Amino acid sequence: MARAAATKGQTRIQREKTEQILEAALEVFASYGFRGSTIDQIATQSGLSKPNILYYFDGKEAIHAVLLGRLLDTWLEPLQSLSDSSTPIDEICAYVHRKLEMARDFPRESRLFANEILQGAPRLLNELQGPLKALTDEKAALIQNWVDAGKISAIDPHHLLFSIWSTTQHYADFDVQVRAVLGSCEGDCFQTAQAHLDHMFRALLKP
Amino acid sequence: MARAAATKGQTRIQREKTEQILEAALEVFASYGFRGSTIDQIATQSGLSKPNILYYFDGKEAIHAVLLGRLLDTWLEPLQSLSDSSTPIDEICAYVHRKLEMARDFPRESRLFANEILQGAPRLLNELQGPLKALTDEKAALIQNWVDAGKISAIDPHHLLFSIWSTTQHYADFDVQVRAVLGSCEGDCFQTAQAHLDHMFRALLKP
DNA sequence: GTCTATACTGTGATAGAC
DNA sequence: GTCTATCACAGTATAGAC
Repeated sequence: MARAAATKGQTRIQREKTEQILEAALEVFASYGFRGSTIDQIATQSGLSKPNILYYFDGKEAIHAVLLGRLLDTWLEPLQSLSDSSTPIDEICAYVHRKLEMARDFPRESRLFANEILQGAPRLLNELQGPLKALTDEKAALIQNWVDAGKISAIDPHHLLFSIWSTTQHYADFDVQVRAVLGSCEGDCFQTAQAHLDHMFRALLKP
Repeated sequence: MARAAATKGQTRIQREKTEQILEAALEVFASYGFRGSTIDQIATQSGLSKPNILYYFDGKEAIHAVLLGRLLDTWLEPLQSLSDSSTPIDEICAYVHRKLEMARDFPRESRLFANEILQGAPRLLNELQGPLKALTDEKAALIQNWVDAGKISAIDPHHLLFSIWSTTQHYADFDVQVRAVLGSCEGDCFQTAQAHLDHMFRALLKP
C-alpha cells in the first residue's frame, strides 16, 4: 500500500513516480482547472497508465490536494520575507520583483491558484481565512507602521498588497491575453513589466 | 425549430426563455468554468428542464458561445470611450473608475472572461488577437501621444493598461480571497478600492 | 413547445492476471 | 508493482409521447 503520498518510508522509485505524477498533474490542472482535467490527461502527460496513477494516489481529488498543499507554502514565501527595513520602498519593490519572478518562473502554480480562487476556493477557503489572512494582517500592520512614520505615502496596506498580487500574477494568469495584445515581442516582456511595476510602485509609495 | 438563438423572428416567450437560460448559464459558467459546468446545473438554476434547454440551444457549447460573444462588446466598451482630452490623467482615472464599477456590478462576466483566458482562451483567441489587439494598440498610441507631449509621466502604455485591467478585475475574480483577507468589512471595500486605485494611478501618471 | 424515457459517451475507479 | 479489462456513474444529447 503505497497510497499514502505523504508517507516517509518510500523507495526511490516510489518517490520518483509520485513526483512524476504531480508534475504532470500540475501541468494539467493549471491548464484546465480541477473539473476540466481528467486522469487520462494526467496519465498521458506523465507517461504512466491510469490505474498506475490510482495506485499511487487515492483519486483525482487527492492529487489536487497535494498540489494545493505544497502551493501555499512556496506561494507565500516572498511575503513572509517582507521585513522591517530602513528603506521600506526598496523592501516593497523587492517584494514586487520576487512576485514577478515567480509569475515568470512558476506560471503553472499561479494558474492553479487562480483557477481555485476564481471558482470560489472550495478546497482552499480555510487556508485563506487562516494562514493567509494572518500573514496578510501581520504584514499590513508592518506597512501601516511605515505609513505612520511617514516613510511611505498614505496608502491602504491591504489594497496595496492586492495591487501587487494582481499586477504581478496577471503576467502568468492572463499570459495568453498579454501575448495576444503585445504581438510577438515576448522576449523582453518581463523586463519591461519589471521596469513598469517598479516605476509604478515607487511613484505610489514616495512620501 | 427555435434553435437559432440569434434568429430575429422570435415570440415573446421564446425570447424570455433564451434570456432565462443565458442568465442561468452565466451564473453557472462563471462559477465552475466551461468543463466544470453541466446542463443539469443550468437547468436547475433556470427552473427549466434539461431537454427544454437543448430545445432552445444546440448544446452546451452553443450557450457558452453566445455568452462569450456578448461579453466582449460590453467588456471593451469602457476602453472604447477612452478619448483624447486636455486632462489625460482625469481621463485615465475615469477609465479606472468605470472598470472598477464593472467589476462590482458584473462580477460574473469578469469571471467568465477570466476562466476563459486562464485556460488558454480556446474559444476566444481570435477575438483577442483581432479586435482586442486592434483596440488596445489604438488606445496605447493615444496614451503614447500624451507621454510624448509631456502630459503624463513616461510609462509604457500597454503595461499601464495591463495594470489597470488586473487591479480592477482582481476585485471580481479574486473576490473570495479579498473577502477572506479583509474579514467582514465588505460594505466599503469597493469605496476603499476606488480611492486606493485613484491615488495609485494619479501618482504614477503625474508628469 | 414541453415533457418522459432513454441511448450514448466519457470518466473515475476497481478486480484480477501477470 | 504494473497492466488489461471492466464496472458504475454522470453527463450530453435525442426520440417520441403528449
